[in-house]
Amino acid sequence: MTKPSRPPTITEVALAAGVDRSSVSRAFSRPDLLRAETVAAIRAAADRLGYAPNRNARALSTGRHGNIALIVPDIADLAFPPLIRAAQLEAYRAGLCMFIGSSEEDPQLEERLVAQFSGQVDGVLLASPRLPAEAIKAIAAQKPVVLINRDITGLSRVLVDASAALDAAVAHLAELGHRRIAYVGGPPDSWLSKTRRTALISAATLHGLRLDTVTAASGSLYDIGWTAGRDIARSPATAVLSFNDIVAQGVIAGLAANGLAVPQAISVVSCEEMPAAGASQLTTIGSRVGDAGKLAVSLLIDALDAGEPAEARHVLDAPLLVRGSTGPAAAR
Amino acid sequence: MTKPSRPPTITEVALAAGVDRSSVSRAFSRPDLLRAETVAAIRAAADRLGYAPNRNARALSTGRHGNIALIVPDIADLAFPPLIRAAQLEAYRAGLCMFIGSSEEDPQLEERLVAQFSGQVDGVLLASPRLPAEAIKAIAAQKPVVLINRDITGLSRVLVDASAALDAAVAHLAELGHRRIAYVGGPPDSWLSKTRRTALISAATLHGLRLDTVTAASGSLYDIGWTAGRDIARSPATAVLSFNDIVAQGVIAGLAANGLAVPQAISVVSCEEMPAAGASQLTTIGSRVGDAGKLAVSLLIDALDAGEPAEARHVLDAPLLVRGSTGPAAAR
DNA sequence: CTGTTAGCGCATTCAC
DNA sequence: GTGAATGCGCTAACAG
Repeated sequence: MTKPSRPPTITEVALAAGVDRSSVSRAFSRPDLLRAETVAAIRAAADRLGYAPNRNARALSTGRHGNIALIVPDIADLAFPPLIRAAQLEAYRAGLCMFIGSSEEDPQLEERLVAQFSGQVDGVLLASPRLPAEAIKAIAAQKPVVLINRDITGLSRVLVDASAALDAAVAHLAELGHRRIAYVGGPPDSWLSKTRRTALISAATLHGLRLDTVTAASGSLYDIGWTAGRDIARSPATAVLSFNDIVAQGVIAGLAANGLAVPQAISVVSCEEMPAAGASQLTTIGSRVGDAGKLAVSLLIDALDAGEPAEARHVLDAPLLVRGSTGPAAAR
Repeated sequence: MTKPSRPPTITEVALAAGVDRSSVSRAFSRPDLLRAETVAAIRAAADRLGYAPNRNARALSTGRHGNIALIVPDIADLAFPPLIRAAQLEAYRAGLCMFIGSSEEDPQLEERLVAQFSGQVDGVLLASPRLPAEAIKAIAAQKPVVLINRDITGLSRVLVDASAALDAAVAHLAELGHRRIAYVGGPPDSWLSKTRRTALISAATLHGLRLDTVTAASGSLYDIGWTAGRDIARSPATAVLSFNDIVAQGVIAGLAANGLAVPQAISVVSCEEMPAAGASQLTTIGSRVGDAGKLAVSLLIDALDAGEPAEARHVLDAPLLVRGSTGPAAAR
């Protein structure tokens, strides 16, 4: 068993290759400044010794760390893992390492995480941040920040807009003959849920449908859905729009328990949060979280290259994905 | 708008407090070496200037980074976010920052991620690593490693053992009068799925039940479940054990589509992967991923403090959680 | 093109 | 107890 020997430094490589330390440095950071043969020789020596540049020392000298941070409100929320995954891949492509922080929906923790990371990252990605705008601007004044699903003027942000898709969903239901639909929201105080409801109301008005909002019981998302499903089964609604996939599963179960099959007796439209898991039978509104994550990272990288954080408001339109959970309105 | 002014350094604090730079350093790293008043004065000056020690410079000097890395095979897999969350919280408590890597199930990427991180972390957490044992041992020779759900002799590892719970599940079904049960596995080549099947076979034998393995169709986990559910509905089985929650949802839907309600007509036991999402009605085998993540971090921290990676094999027994999806065997 | 010099911010010997 | 000096590993002018 070899001892945990400290990794080789630039000095040892220089010695082995018979050049100066600075040449070794250049061979890795600016090889274009060296003769190709020199670079090759140095690289060979480095490989032989198992040398890799010490990112820390490099950061100390350049001020650039090659790291970024991504902070989400709750990593266990279904929406974020796909976002993180996509962001990760994009960061990896650029050779960046990514810190992840989960703020537990707590603004204070969020701020602490930023502080904890900030000494070792070049930029920060904030997904659905809970921090007040002022605090976020203060952070952005220190180093490049890209916001995801938070709209603050003056900052770089990427937003997923579901309003068009919600409108399309309502139109789709209207075409199928539905006249009365129900909306099952998520957690009572969810900004996202309220936003969707507002968009739905105008869409429903536009298409001449009646919209009932089913106020959520407490409990898990699944339970909220189940209870709502039961109530809806006893109502005149012939279609349901639900906050997310978990809620939708609950709704469907609640409907089934009361004798209503989807889509024969009643239609269900969900808001997708599990792209990979494959609640693949549901007509749903795509969330594009992956696209959002990827775009956010590339914007951050651009900002790092440019030196200046570029204000920009990128809007991603969510798509309506018509699948198997919607059908013609049934008589009730 | 203030310019993105570079954060204050130890030197400026020293100047402001009228002491030497080394005293400022000590005030933050070894305050016990200073007079209390001196520390207070320095701290005050530091606060006033908004000073915080530069973790990078500190790392360069001490060799300790205050960072750890956690690598998972696929962050979008339902099992990992709760694990990450728990690990995160534990790391945060110790003031550690956490890098996250998602290897996309690719051993090569996994190795690259480790290499990419290794210069700036004190230790590494590998969850269900896909790397060969030799490669992992090589990593562990460089710096402390803790394995999650991978059993390699000589290393520190935490394993969740579901065999007792699977046995309890079979016993539970036997008590309810079930005599013939079906197992719906996950992806065909899943090690986890095979392991569970093996454990189930012996449990079924022990309790005198007959076990049918439903070979999975291709497609998403949900679809696998749905197809299996349909097939099971036409079989004599009165209970189903499914690979995970997504599969279980599919199974239930597939059963329902063929006229079988859960738990009245048929019972379903799942293997939990969504602790938070609340497939809360399902009788399930808890995964304890959160506990595993938390424990793994604390083991890693111990190893860092001790200086030496401690070999240890920690086994967490998964619990059987009896909820609403199992009931007395119905006549078929 | 390549060697020389200095310094990034901090911890840590030594003296005092 | 506190100040002075040295080095962590690397990059970045500046020469040559």
